[in-house]
Amino acid sequence: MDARIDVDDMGRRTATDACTEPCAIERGMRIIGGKWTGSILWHVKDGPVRFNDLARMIGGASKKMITERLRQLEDQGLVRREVRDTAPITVVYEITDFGRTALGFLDELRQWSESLPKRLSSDTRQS
Amino acid sequence: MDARIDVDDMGRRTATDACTEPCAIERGMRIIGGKWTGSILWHVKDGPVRFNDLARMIGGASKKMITERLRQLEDQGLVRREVRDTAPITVVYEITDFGRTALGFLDELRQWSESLPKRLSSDTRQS
DNA sequence: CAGAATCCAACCGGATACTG
DNA sequence: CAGTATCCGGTTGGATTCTG
Repeated sequence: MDARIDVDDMGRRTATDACTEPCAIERGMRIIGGKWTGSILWHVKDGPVRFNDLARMIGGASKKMITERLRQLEDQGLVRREVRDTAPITVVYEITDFGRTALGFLDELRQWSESLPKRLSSDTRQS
Repeated sequence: MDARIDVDDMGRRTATDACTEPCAIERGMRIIGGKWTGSILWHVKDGPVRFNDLARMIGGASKKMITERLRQLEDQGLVRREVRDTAPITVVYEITDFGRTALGFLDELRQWSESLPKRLSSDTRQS
């Protein structure tokens, strides 16, 4: 638990102590919630994918972003990078076993997202 | 499906078509993946919470952020705002039924996040 | 092919002060 | 209490160009 939570006599929940650190949800989001991060992990889950193909799959993200996020995912051990000595060289990315532990969450998110009216996704205005 | 994916004779997956729109995972993240958004939704899931209590629970987020994110969640129908005519007035926030549909993957995220070595969460450098 | 480097405008978000 | 308003430095991330 992050904070001590009480319920007052009106049935409201009150905090008598604050989270000193971001809670688990927030910490998780910082890892997997970055722009494009989830998508990238998702698209390397079924086998090795080459850099440019990945970039095309993600479509909308610049190569700069793809690279940045991939490095992060690599540093965190969620994705593995492999250079193949062809000509010209090819580089493939693949999810690690550790990365797979995040797929449950991502798949639930995907399902949830697909069940949504498209309106919510792109544009939030309603007035 | 967002793109047509093929598998070449080397076993690599290639994209012959690009996502024109962000894929479902990305769209979902845009809704629930914003800074503090997940945390906020999570903390209003068990009943009405007053604004300042919420701010204390989230600890680390400024009131400005809390307000902004709450408005977004409201606009999207994930959270309901209720003004109570006390003196001084109190305002409580509570998750909606629609908001509850997001709790499944948020809980998975939480579990995943809690299973992580703390090192990953805060700091990613390793050299 | 798979990036790295550079530039830079736009946005984000914390701090602070103020309000009904 | 529950915000709003303003300031403003830092980060983000797209566009573009270059490289081995």
